[in-house]
Formats: sequence, C-alpha cells, structure tokens
Amino acid sequence: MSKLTLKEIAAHFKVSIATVSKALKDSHEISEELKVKIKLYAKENHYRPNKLALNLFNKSTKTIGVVIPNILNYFFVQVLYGIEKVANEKGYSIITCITNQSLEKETKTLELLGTGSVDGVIISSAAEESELEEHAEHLNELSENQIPLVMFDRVTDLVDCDKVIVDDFEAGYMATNFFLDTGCETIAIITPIEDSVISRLRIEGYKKALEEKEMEYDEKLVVATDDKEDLNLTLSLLLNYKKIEGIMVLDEITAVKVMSIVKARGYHVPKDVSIIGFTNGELSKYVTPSMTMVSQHGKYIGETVSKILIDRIENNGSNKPFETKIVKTSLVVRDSTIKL
Amino acid sequence: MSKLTLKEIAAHFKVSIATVSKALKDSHEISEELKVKIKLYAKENHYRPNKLALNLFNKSTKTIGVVIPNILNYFFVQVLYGIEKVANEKGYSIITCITNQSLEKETKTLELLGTGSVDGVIISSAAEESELEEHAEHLNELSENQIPLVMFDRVTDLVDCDKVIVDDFEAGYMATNFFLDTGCETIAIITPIEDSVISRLRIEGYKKALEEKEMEYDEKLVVATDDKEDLNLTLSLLLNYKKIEGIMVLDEITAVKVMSIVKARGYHVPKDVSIIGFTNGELSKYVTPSMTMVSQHGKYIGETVSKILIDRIENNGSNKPFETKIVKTSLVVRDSTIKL
DNA sequence: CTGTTAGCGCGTTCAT
DNA sequence: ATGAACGCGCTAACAG
Repeated sequence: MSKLTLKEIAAHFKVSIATVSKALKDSHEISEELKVKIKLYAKENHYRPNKLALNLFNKSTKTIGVVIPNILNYFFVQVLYGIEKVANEKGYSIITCITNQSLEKETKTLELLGTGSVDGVIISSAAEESELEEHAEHLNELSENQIPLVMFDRVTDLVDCDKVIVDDFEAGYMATNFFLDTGCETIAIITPIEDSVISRLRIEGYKKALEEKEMEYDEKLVVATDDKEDLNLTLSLLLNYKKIEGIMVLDEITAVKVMSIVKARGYHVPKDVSIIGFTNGELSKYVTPSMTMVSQHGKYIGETVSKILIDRIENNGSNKPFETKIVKTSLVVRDSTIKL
Repeated sequence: MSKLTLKEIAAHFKVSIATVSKALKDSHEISEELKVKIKLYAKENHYRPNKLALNLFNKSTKTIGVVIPNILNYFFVQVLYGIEKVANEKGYSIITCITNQSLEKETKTLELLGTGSVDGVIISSAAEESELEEHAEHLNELSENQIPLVMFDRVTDLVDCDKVIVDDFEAGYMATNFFLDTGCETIAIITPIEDSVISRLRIEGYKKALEEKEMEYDEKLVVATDDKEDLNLTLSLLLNYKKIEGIMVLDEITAVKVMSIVKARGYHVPKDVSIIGFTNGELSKYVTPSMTMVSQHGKYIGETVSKILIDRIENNGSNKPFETKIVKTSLVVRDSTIKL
C-alpha cells in the first residue's frame, strides 16, 4: 500500500496520466462520469499529490527557514512562535535551525538552506560584531540565489536585506532614566553578551541618559560576564567598588541570578539596590521580588519578520527597497525597582 | 545571476548534461582536463545541485517533521532541542509544527507532512484521551504512506508505532512517597491537564503509594484547573477543606503560581506546606524557595526519539517490531520540600 | 472529451 | 571519454 501516484491510477482506469490529473482538478474538459469514478478511487485509496514533484514544478516549497542561535532562550522561542503563527496562517511551514552560537554551523545551515529547500530565510545571526566581516559573505550568497532574507535582532550593515530590530539604544536610555527618576544614581550594567551590537547600543543609551543629566560615565560600572565566569566574583568586585543603587542586566537569566546573589549578600531589593533586567520572559515574573524588565515583544517581532519575508517571497516582482523596522521596547515595571 | 543548473553549465562548455553531472562527481569516465575545467567553473559560479530535484529523485528530503502542542512550554522546547541536536548530527533538518493544542490543526499538519515533505514524523499529540478514538486515524495514515512515526509524551495505544514515554506512574508514585517520607501525610494534587493519560498515570502512582501505606484516597484532594479558572479560588477551597501538608502540581508554571499563592496566604513553604512540581524547567530553580521538581529529562527524550526515528527511516528494510521506551524521571530536590 | 508532448533539474544506465 | 534516453511525479500547452 505504498504511495499512490497518478500513473498508477491512470493504469487502473487505462487512461492517460494527464486525464487523471485533470479529473482530480475537476477540469471541465473531462466527462462527469469519468471524473466521478476517478475521484472516488483517489479518495478511497488516499491519493495525495506528491509534494516533492510539485515543489520541483513550482520552484517553491512553501517553507521558510528560521535560523536562531539558541532555542533554549525564551526570547527566541517567542520570536519563533510569532513567526510560526503568521507563517502558518499564510500556508507556510517552518524549518528551524539552531546554530548554538556557532558561526560554522550557521554557515553550513545557510548553505543547506540556499539550495532550494526553502522559499525564504529568517535569521538572527550568531556572529558577533568582530566576526561579521568575513561572515557576511555567506549571508549575501542567499540573495544571489534569489532567496529572500530577513534579519532580526542581531543584524549587520554588511548585508543588504529587510531587518527588524529592537530599539536597543532607546531601551538602554529608558531604563537608565527610570533608575534616575526613582533616585538611583550609581547605576551598573552587567552584560553577558559583550561583543554584540545590541549590548553596545544599550550601553550607549545609558551613556546618553547620564550625559543629559550631566553625570559622569564610569566604565568600571560596566562589566561583562560569560557563562563560564563567576558571577559571584564579578558582583563582589562591583559592589565593593562603590555603593551601587541600580543594576541593569542585559539578559533575563543573568538578571535573575544577579538578583539572587545580591539578595544573598544581604542587600534589599529594591530598597538598597534596584534591578532592571532585559528581555522579559517567563522567569522574571515569578521570582521574588518580581523583576522590572525591558520587554522586547518577541512574539511581535516574530510576526513582523514573518510578514515581511512572506511579502517579499510573494511579491518579488515589486522590488521595493529594503526596510529596517524598529520595534520599540517597553518597560514592564514590577517590584525590583523603587516605585515612581 | 539566478540559480545555475547543470543544463546551463553544459551549454557553456557545449557538452551534454550527463557529462557535467559526472564530471562534478569526479567520475573516472571523464577526462581529467574536462573535469578540472567544469569543476572550476562550477565552483566559481557557486553551483549547487537543486535540492528539490534531488529530493524527487531520491524520494527523500533528509527532513523530519516535529509536531508539538505548544512551543512556549519549556518541556517541549527541551525535547525539540534534543531532537534537533541528534537530527543535525545525522544530517537531517527539522520542520517544526505547533498545534496550539488544536486537534484540527494537528490533523491538517499531519496531512501536510504526509505528502512527502518529510522522511519521518515525531509527534506529541494534542489530542486528549477522550478525543483519541476518532483521531487516531490521522496518525495511522502516516504509516500507510510509508512514513515512519514516533510518538512521545502523549501517546495512544490506538496507533502502532515507536514511542518514547515518561514513566508518569512511577513519577507520581515517587513524588508521593517523598512527601510521605518527609512527614507530609495530607497530599493534594493540582492538575492543569486533567483529561490526559499523563495526568491519570501520575494520579494512579499517587494512589498506589497511598495504598501501600494503607492510607485513604480522598478524591476531594485531587483538583483540576485550567488557565481560565481562578487558581486562587481553587486553592482557597482546597486549603480550607483540610490541613494540607503537601501539594503536587502537575505542571511547572502552575506549580510556581500555586506556591506564590500559598505563600501569599501566609503559609510557610516548606514548613507548613511542601510543594513538588512536575516538569523541571527554568522557572523552578529561581523562585523562592527554589522548588523540588520531577524532572522529565526533556532533552534526553528528544535525543532518544530522534535516534529511533532516524534509525527507522534509514533501516526501513529491517522491519523490527515497534518499541516503547520508557524514560525514568528523577526528583530534583530543592527547597520547597522538607529535608529528608 | 481525451491523449501526446514537453519540461521542472538531476542521476543513471546503456550505447556510441 | 562522451552523450542519448529514460525516469522521478506532476502540470500545462497543444493536439486530436
């Protein structure tokens, strides 16, 4: 009972393949009688047109590739959710590729995807700023292959395509001002994603806010960590350096960890130290105290990216210029900061 | 600079398509000279064999479909991560489909996937127990189409295929015994997934543990909730009904919420009430107190499922009988329960 | 009304 | 050493 093909059912009725094809599509140029017979037979035997053949014929797969650095990160899951939602509504499937921050894997993945298996690609590149130059080439190859590309979150100027980004500058600016408005003057930043554009922009927003208040920027207050490093130690140094009143943590999970450590050291949050985290996800809502977060609207970003890509796929004729959409963040105020 | 095909490069050298094809595969029956020329030209112009054509030819896509009810659930993300990891190592891509618990969407998705776009399917069905009878048909259709299916987590006897399940009975049994061993005798269960096999099995494990200690089973202690219902009210009724010493919550996020409500009502966790949650994810580690959880090893499940499926895809000849693998859970003991 | 032909892009005999 | 011919499964333009 393997897959039924047009050929087989044509043989069964001793008619031509084309006739069967037309009959199944209810073409008016086939006799009612034959149509009914063929359709019935097809239905009874669960005939399904072979997608692979159709893909080849249509040069389209109704599939879009999504390349993300890490699926265990809630932000990306939210984006993925948004992408899938819109894509599904428009009849597209999603093939998900995870790069685990590996540039090599990303390159391989892109090669795979560039071969015709997808109609378009959405990517948040794993590449850090310093690596981008040599890397952009692989991204650009997609466009050469006529397959539309949309980048989000982590983008680069070296690739010319549609982009959806978060207003990270504004976010850093806004968060800093919130601190200042609630009386926190000595504000530290902890960034687990140091070499990224994102991180840089947020820090610039922070600087701008300070500048406007004519406050000194102290680079010792901006510290990087990575997973391997001891956050405990990092915080020790920071807290002993100065009396910190606010900490801005550029990542949800690190934010939660930071708060836990700060609390363990006997500081009261938010009375002694206020904390604002980035990327509002599941964690921050449920910790104690619940954390004030910068929300990036992951789902919305996903939906937007998806819409733009599908539009690009389907209206390739109209070669309108590439757009870069900036999605505003918002501050979800909870209990890890002093009330306004 | 659209896609380069064999045909085009054949034309360029005024040789036949077959020759080019062979040259690119380094066939010994092509002259060295020509091979070098062709290969160079192909490389320079970024020739990539069209995957769609290859798929059609090979009747294989090196792609597997993954159907899950909800991607915002960390357990499924973990599984997905495991699946992707193994699949990727073996050269397969993943197409992710989210059903949002909708049976209808699941059915549609399966139809789509059954048409040749994937070599195999992994699914955790959205169907609840009561719906399964009419539903199984759609799952079975896959096997008729020769496409291997592996079910995980939420499975059904009505479909004959490989399965990977969590030992939910054992998990319920173990958790209950942990309560009993730490002196909690009145144990309630809160289940947000009432009509599922999973839920039922866990509750049966609970019953068995009680029986062994010759304790009475009180069905009033087992309460269902869903997202719409007011958890607050549910807990009110429960806590007023009897002096509850342990609560088993069959879901991570609900567990966190339950703990938060219990704490807000002035109970001390774990001194007054111990809580064990199910499905160890990101949340439980960071709440206060950190929660004791039943871990389901999502990533491991994903890896296992993936291995089984790919094995089935690649060794279809050996029609070995379907297996059902049971993955043991383990109790991650943290601070929401009394120390042993 | 039905069938023939051609072609999507590629791989594989089998001739030459 | 090279190429013609066929097939994968399907659609579409064109004949009959």
